[in-house]
Amino acid sequence: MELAKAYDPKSAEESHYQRWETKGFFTPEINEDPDAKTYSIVIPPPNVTGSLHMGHALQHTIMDVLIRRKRMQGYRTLWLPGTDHAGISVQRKVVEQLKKVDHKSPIDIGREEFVQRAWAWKEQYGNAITEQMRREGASVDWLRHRFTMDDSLSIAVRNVFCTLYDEGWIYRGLRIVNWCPKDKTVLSDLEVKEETKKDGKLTYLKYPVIGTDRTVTVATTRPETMLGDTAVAVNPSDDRYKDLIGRTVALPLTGRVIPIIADEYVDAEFGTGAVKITPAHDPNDYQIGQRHDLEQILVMNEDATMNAAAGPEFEGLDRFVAREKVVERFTELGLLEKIDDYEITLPICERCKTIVEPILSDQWFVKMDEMRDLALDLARKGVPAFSPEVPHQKVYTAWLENLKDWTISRQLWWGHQIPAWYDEDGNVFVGRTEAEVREKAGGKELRQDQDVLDTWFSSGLWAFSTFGWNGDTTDTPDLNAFLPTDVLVTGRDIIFLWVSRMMMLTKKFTGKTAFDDCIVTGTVLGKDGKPMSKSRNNGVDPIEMFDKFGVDATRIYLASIATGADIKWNDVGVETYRNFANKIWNATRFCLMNAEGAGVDHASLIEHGGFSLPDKWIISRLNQTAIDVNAGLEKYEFHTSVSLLYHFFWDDFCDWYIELKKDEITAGSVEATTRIVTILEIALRMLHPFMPYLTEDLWLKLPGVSSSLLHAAYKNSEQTIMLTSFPVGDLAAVDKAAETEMNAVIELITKIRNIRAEMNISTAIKFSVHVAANSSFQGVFRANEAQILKLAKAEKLIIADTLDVPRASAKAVTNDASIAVPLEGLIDFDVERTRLANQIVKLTEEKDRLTGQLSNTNFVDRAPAEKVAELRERSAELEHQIETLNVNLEALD
RNA sequence: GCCGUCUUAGCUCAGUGGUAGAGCACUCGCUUCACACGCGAUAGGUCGUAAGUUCGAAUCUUAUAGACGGCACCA
Repeated sequence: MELAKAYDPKSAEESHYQRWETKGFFTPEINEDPDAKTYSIVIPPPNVTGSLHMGHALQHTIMDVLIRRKRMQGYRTLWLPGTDHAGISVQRKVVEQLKKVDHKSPIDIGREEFVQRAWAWKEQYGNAITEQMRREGASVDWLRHRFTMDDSLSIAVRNVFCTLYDEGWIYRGLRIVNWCPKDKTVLSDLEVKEETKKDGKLTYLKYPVIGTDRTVTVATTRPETMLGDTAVAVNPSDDRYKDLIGRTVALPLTGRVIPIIADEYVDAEFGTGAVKITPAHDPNDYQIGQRHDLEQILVMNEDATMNAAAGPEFEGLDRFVAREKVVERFTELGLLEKIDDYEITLPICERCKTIVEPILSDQWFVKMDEMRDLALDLARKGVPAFSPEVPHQKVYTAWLENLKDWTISRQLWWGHQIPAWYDEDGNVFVGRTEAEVREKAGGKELRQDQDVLDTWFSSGLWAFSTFGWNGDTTDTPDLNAFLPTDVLVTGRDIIFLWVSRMMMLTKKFTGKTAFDDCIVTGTVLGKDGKPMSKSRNNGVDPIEMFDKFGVDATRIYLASIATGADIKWNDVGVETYRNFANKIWNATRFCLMNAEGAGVDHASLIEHGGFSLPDKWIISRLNQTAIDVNAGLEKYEFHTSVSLLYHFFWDDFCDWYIELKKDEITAGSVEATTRIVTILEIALRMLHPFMPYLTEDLWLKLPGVSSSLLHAAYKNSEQTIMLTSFPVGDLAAVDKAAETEMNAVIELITKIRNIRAEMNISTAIKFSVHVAANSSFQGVFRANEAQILKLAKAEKLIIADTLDVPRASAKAVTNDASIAVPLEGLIDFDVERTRLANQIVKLTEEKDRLTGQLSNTNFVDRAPAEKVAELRERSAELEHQIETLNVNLEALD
């Protein structure tokens, strides 16, 4: 069989995925072993509004590597895919579409039609990301695809809500919440980010104190909120204001009279020491208001314009316009003391960047006391175990310890409508269905709560709702088989939003842990070192990378990033692995060009006494690599495994083994070719989780692949590398002696090549090489004479106890041998002197360091004896080499 | 304000107590019968700075500078 000269990723990508999927290779049911252990991962469901970005590609790669390896190890594996309904994001898309296409607003068409349109939008656009996942090669079980608003998952949401309500863990209440005036919904604390504004202002307003000629000055960054002030607070021990406590002020612009109160919250050192209190627009003021029984005056509408309570002069004005107007009016009244420049941090909406307004609002909350303890008890037992452990284990635990209640209602139409109904008197009835609630309400007229639940409420159930738990049904085969899931792979940004809530809710409703381990991936940054974003225009599209370098190259590059580390994107990294793919393609191509009569045969790797040194060495390297690759993956250190595979394939297999065996193979040795394709077959399996397309493509082309190569759990399946067993590596097959001997050969060849390069001798000129070594290495070199001559491009190898060469020779030393190449007429003595002198300098530096260390009695006394012996041996070796080089140098004169 | 992470070759990154590594770029040489997405050979770093612990520190401790992140506060 003759392969194309270069690997074409696209043709491999196009031919294999569909076959894998239609043959059912991704489903756990493919496993025929009734006693197989299970291994499961649920995907962090991407938003239906999303398209694939590098973060997904990274996480999906990690998950696929884990799943593919476990599948090859005979586990009954499930990687469950799905999507998230993404409340606000979809709502916004549909609103935009409605405006653009129909010039209508949601109110125009009403809730029912709006929701219908949202579903239509989801059907039309919501599958973009799943198609992209197929391209990625993700071995997810599409038959178990879930959407957070599927029927069963929605029933789960209602049941969880009702149970938590019945148990008093969910409550409705009037609180200061984060309000986004653009999205017109409340946000949880986690959805509010902050933005530092350097040109902020601190405005000092004077309020006249009634019954005196004094004023009290308060400072504020939001002057418009003074329209809702219901008190001025000072610290009770502040001498400046002691006599004012209990008096009242005439609140300008409102005609209202408000008290001056004393509260420990006020810091006398800050600002003027007097604070305006607006209980309806500030969380701290709200607290003070509660303590002093103050009126709460809401002065804004839901779009952050001022409402009637702000007074006719301000009603209808945007908050920022009102702010200017308040300042203007205070100036006119002579009550503006000053405006200072002040750096402030503003709360902004995570999605739309609008400045969030803290306002008093009636919302639904989850009480976090018991919920937190569920997660905290696990966290203290190290569940989930984060990778990397630092800093996540600590940060996660600390966050749980300081948890506040979770605002779960959202003023949206797209999502899970809250299963609560109100009668005309405002009494609340919570129930799983309207019928159930009607019964409770005794036939009163009811209206369902118009709000929906935070998207994270339903994603919090993802670890078990996806396996069929919905509250009505609480026992399913999948639930028993796959929960707890083995590992969750996700980004830092949703550890609190999602990871913590899955831990809590899964424990609460199933009694099980959601997952044992949690791999936290780093951030893939743009080429400018900043997070990728549309506004920065520094994004890199994974699909473009797939087209340019191939899916496999992109995957293994992503897997080569240290777990949890951020990385600046660079195409060169992917290109490196594109080249790697091509290298493997061509190595296979070479084997297949000479495969007449040969085929994969695992018996060919069992030593019967006929192995040459390169054979013993490559088998040793193969097994050691397998052991180390597995160890790396067990520790979730994907990058070390990638590096091991890269160097095994490129250095050991291609640069040395193929070159050493080339003569035998091209001469048509069936034995040699059988052995090399067998080694290749095993190595491809190790690589398969990282580079599924390339390895499948090549594996299927290898001669002699048969069902006997499939893992026992899949023995009735069709041929595919993805159902063979993942190599474990055999410590008994690791041959230290062979590695030492092979290293001596490699070093010898390298030194001879070095002489040729540095003496600038054309490869057309074949020279003789004299080698002096001890008898054991003499044997090694003799046994591999043909290979040494070929790779060093020499024509004769003279091996002896000592070197006996003319003065016009270039010389070198290795750990195990002295080398001389007679170069009569070709040698430049100055160059040779420099060469030798440089080598002497280098070795002497090392020797001096060791001598220093070994003459330090503290070191000799305290360091492990083994270490000291090692250094002594090395020192003697160096001394010998330096001596030889010096003799060689002197001989030149 | 509190907590944390990072700083290693020109670039992008590995490396957690025992002689500094990779890929790319650079230099030199190869149309060598798998691969120029290649082959061979070099060169390149006092591991941000300073002090400390240790026989020994890129690695542990402390301080400090810079970059970044999280949390809190924000009258």
